Amino acid sequence: MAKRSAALELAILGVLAETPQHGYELRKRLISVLGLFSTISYGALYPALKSLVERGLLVEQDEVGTGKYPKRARITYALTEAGTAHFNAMVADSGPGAWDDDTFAVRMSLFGQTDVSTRIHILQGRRSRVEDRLANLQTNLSKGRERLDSYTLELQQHGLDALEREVRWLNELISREQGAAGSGNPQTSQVNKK
Amino acid sequence: MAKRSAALELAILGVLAETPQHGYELRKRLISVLGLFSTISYGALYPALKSLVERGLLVEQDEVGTGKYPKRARITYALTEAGTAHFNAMVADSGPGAWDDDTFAVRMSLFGQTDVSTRIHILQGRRSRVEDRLANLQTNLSKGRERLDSYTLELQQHGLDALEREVRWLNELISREQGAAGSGNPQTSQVNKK
DNA sequence: GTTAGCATGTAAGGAGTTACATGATTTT
DNA sequence: AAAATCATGTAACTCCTTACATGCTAAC
Repeated sequence: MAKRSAALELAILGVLAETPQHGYELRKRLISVLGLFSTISYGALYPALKSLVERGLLVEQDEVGTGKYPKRARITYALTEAGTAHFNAMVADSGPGAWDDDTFAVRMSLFGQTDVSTRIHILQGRRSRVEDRLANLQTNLSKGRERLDSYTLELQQHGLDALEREVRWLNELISREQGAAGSGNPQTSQVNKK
Repeated sequence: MAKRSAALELAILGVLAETPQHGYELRKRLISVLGLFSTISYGALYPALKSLVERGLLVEQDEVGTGKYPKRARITYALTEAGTAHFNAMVADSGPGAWDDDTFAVRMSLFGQTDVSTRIHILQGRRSRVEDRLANLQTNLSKGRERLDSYTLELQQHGLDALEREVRWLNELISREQGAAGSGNPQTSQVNKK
């Protein structure tokens, strides 16, 4: 029922699915591996972990006596079975918010834990979303061509270019995946490859 | 003391500085002219307007008997003197958050109400911000080249390309402004123009 | 020893979204 | 008449950010 929360939870589960970790390190990985959340405050991370534990998706493992640092107050988090199931469900999900910038980025950076058909599904879903935005912007732009001042125009044109480039990028990725798999259904895109 | 609030308030003041309007229409203009806020809910807009009125930056003018629709419950908002002053201060501001995506976009779309030096200032500030992000990403990427899987790499590379393009775009805009004005200080950029 | 980084958490406060609530006006 | 859209607002809820509070460990 949240917005970024969905992306954040997915990211947490995804990283922990690879390696159980404690909060402090988890945060660093989220920042570097996913690179997306420029800053994830502890005020967001710990409550999120807590919530995941309460829902039975994670378990806390107090790290006692790990060699050199016997009494360090570390809490290692690991996925439960339910957590793994939930993670898989979230990755494959197509619900609202599934193609948002953040959520898509998280899902793509977790592609390593996914199969080809899921990857293609996500890439195509994202492409639809971007194409929608593109269409909106174009409509908007052609409608108000004259009424908008040059700076607004310039700004929106730049946004438009970025979207077109993303579609082309997604097309390439999709082709690559389809090449790796058997043959999928042919692509339908509104943007030409140059 | 807010984040988006800063961008939203700036946008509201900027649009009202051109033409006083009532909430409903204001929202539509914010969406189409600025194009940035895909959705601005009334639950965000009206409280924001209320706050601006309370702070003496806007005045409400009950629209009575405007020809055909005598009793329509419209409230037209217009800037006060203090509001105009505040708007000008915000546009020229360099405080934290001044170069964020949203805030920058709002400021640029309001360039029509600005003088050349302010425009250059804003464009350069934005460029610095983008270059910082670029540097971070590059560091991050060279550090973890091997540890990151190919998808994460691909994703970050795409983000990097987008940032580089934005810097080039900003360089062009800055040159254009400097050409229009007298001669400004020469540019220093980390990204070559290819 | 003292600074810097590791490590976990809470509390206050702000901002925004969704859903709800109401009513006028215009179009079909 | 019914449906769409204009028009304004509120309440509950969720989430995040900032700042604070605590202590251990490593390095200089």
